[in-house]
Amino acid sequence: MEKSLNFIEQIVEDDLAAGVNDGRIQTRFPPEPNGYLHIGHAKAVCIDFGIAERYNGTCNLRFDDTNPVKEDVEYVDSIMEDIKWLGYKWNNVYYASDYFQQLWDLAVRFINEGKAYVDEQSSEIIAQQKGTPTVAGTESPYRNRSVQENLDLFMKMSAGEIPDGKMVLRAKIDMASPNMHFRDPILYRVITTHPHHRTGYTWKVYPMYDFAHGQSDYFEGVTHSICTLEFVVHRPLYDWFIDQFKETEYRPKQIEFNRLNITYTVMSKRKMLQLVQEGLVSGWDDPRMPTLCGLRRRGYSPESIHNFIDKIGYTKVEGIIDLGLLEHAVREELNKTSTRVSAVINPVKLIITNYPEGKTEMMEAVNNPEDENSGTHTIAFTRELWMEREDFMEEAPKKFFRMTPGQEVRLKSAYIVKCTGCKKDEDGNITEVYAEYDPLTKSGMPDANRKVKGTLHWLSAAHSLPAEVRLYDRLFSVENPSADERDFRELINPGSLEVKTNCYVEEYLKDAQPLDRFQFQRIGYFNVDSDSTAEKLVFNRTVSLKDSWAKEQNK
RNA sequence: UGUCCUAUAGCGUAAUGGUAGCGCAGCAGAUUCUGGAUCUGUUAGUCUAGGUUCGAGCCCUGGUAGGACAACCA
Repeated sequence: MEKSLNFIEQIVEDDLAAGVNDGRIQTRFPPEPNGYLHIGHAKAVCIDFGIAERYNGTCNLRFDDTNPVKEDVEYVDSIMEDIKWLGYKWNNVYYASDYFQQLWDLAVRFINEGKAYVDEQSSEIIAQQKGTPTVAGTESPYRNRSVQENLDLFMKMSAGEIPDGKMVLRAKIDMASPNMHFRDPILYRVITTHPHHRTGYTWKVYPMYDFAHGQSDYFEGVTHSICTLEFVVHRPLYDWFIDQFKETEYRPKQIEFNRLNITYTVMSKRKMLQLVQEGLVSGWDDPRMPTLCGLRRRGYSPESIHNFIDKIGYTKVEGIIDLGLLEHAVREELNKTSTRVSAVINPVKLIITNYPEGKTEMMEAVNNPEDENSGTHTIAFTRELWMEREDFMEEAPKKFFRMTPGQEVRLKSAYIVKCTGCKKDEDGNITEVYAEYDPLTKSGMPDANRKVKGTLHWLSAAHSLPAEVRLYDRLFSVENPSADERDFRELINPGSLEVKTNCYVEEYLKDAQPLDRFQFQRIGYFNVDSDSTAEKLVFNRTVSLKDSWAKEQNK
C-alpha cells in the first residue's frame, strides 16, 4: 500500500496542482551555526531535502548567521559534514550574511517609507513597553522622529559610532497588536565587539531573525519554507515583511511541523552545550548525546536515522517519541547489515575436559544469517575457552537454558557440550566452568541437529584479542527531563556509561577500523570507537539485542 | 485586548464526509545453532456538549485540556 502523504507533502502537491510558482519547488535547510546538529535537526533536514528530492526541486543549505556573538566556523564545518553523512547534497551553500547589504538597503527603504525608526531606550524599557500577551504595549517616545533623523542615526549605528546596546532600529507597526511580534519588532541591533565568522568587523549592525529569515527566503526564491512549530506566531510577521517589498506574485510559504522530542534525552542546543562545557559528557560526539556526531560514534548508520525519521512522521501535534522506537529503528537496520562476531564481555574460563590439549579446530561462522550473500569466516576452537559469567549458574531455575551442571548446551558453530561442574575460589567466586563435548555434534554433522535448548557464544582463550567495551545506556533516568522541575543535570543516569576493560573479541576483528559495525552475538550491536588502536581495541555498544530472558527475570 | 496552534489505543501516526487501520511497546503462541531474527494471534482509541448531513474522527459552534508567543536569540 502506498504510504499516505504527510500534511507538508499534501500542501506541496496542492500547490503543484494549482500551478503555484509555475510548479517550481525550492526549499532550504537554515541552521544557525551555533551548535552541532542533533536528531531533531535530522528530522528537519529530511523534510527539507526530501521534499526537494521527491518533487524535483532544489534545496539549499543556508546558514542563518545573523548573530556573531554565538556563531563559529567550527559549527559550520560540522553541520556540513553531518548533512553529507545523512546522504544529502545541497544545491548551493548560502549564508544570511551574504544578504547583509541587501537587508541593510531594505532597512533604509523602510526608514524612508516611515516604517522604521531608531529607538535609543534600554532593552529593559523596550521590554516593559512591549506589554504582555494580555496587555497592550505603549509607544516609544522616539517612535515619531523624522525620516531624516532616523536616517542619520541609523547611519551612525552602521558606522560604528554608537556603542552596543545603545540604539536599535525598530519597525513601526502596532504596539497594541494581539500578536506580540507586531509590537514594533527590533530590526537591527548594534554589535561592534564581536567579529562575525565570515565578515569580521565589516558590519556594526546586524539584522534580527524576523528581518532576515523571510527576506533571505525571498531573495533566494524559496517556495516552501519549512520550520518548526515555535515559528507559527512569527508567520504573520514573516508575511507582513514580504508584503512590504515584494515585486511580483511570488512569495515563499512558511509551513510549520512538530519538533522531535525523544524520551530520556534532551533536544536543546543550549542544554547540550551545557553538558559539553561542564564536562558532564565527553564532548558533542559523546555516544550518549543525541547529536548526529554522537549517534554516529555510537554506531548509528545514516540508514537507521532515515528509518527512524520515516517512522515518526510530520504533524502539528507536539509529543514525545519513545526512545524504544529509535532503538527499534537501528536494530532493524543493523540486523540486516551487520556481521556477527563473538565477544565475551564478562569472561570466565570454560574448560572442555575431554577435548585434546593443544588441538585447534577452525570452525565456520556465518557472517549474517539474514543475508545469504554475506559469507562466512572462521573461528578457532580449543580446549580452553572464554564464556560469559552470566551464562553459568551452579543452581539454576527451570527456564535457565544455559550452562548448569548436568545440562547440555550448544556452543554456537561448534559442539554440543554437557556441563559437569565448576571450580570456586575460597570466596565462592567461580573461577572455572567444566564441560564435556560430544565429538559427533560438530556443526554440520547429523547429530548436531539434536534439540538443545540453549546456544552460547564462546572464544578460544588462546586465540582471542583483549578489548575495552563501553556499554552505553540512556543519558537521563527520567522519561522527560525537560518537563521535570529539577535541574536537568541532576537527572543524568549514573549508569549511562559502563566501561568494561577485561573483554575479549575474536581474532577476526584484528583489523577493525573506527566506525565499523558488528553484532556481538547474543549481546548487541557494537561499533569500533575512534579511541580504538591496533594495540587496544575499543568498542561502543550501539544498542543491546532484545532480551526476553532479562524480561522473564524481571517478572 | 489577548492572539495563535493542537486534541484518534501507553507512545507515534493513518483514515482527504462512507467498514477507525498501521508501527513501536505489551500479552500469548509457533519456530530458531543468537532467549536475536522471523511468523501467528491478541489487549487497547476518535477530549466533551451541541449543530449541519441519509451518514461526522473529519465540517460548524461552545466548552475542556495541553502548548506557543512578552530575547538587542534563532
